[in-house]
Amino acid sequence: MPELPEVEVTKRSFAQCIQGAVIHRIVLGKPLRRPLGIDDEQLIDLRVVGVRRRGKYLLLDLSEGILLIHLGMSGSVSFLLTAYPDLGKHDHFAMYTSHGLLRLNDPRRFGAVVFLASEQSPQAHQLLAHLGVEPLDDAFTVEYFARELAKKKMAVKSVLLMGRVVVGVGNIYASEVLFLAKISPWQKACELTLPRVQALHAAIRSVLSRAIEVGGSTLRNFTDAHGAHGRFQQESYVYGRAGQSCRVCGAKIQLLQQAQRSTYFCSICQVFNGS
DNA sequence: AGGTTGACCTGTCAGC
DNA sequence: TGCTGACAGGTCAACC
Repeated sequence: MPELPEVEVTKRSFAQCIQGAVIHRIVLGKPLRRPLGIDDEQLIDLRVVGVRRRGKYLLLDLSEGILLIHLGMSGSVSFLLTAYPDLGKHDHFAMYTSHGLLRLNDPRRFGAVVFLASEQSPQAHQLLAHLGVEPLDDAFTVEYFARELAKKKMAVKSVLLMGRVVVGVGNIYASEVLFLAKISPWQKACELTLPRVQALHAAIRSVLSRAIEVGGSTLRNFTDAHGAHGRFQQESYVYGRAGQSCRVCGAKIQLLQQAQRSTYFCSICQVFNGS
């Protein structure tokens, strides 16, 4: 679930609460797919000086180093003021601080919590260096987007999911933005005309902004750090609506596998380099 | 080198 | 009710 909007919503929901907090204790649950990369004792007494987001990563700036959190497929972060609540079966990382408890709940354990000595460390380089531009930053221009798409022979949906051109668009929002831009998911990226690139650029910005505004998408269990659900899925045009009527033309929304991922689309509204 | 595939885990749900 | 199999939002190493 967690794509850019969910990670951004999560960040906003606890960034203020944890600002300035001193780490008192770390409790690790089952191992996640990546090691923490530091003895957890070494985090104690470090201070959280800020929270940022890069793509789908949450970055906690510490007085020394950075704690990177990824929510994987099923992760959510919660921040509790309660002193010592019981940890659940799927709480695999818990950080008790002077301001409250930050914990990562992740049933499928595709998530990660990794300590980075700095943004220049080899580990940081491996995880962050290849990421594309932030879709809501000024650097994400139509010119840049058109130039990068022209280099890719893959289906445009795969390019979006790759995150090397633009970050943060996952499977839900890829389907949504392609619908809004009236582009077939199977259209080769390099063959998109400039008007289609412009439409896609605009769709990415508007869909992600809107999703952040309404608290992200809650398909199964996503909540922000205080347990609030997202509402974007209620507004979705195609994702999760296979067999239902297209909100624009009334045709049935299709569901097909593309590169082993579900792709929802309207075969009437979404065309190959249409006008 | 660019592009594709399978693996990583567990929960949920449909079908029998 | 209980079992089995298919499927799920993301990455990334290994392979064509």
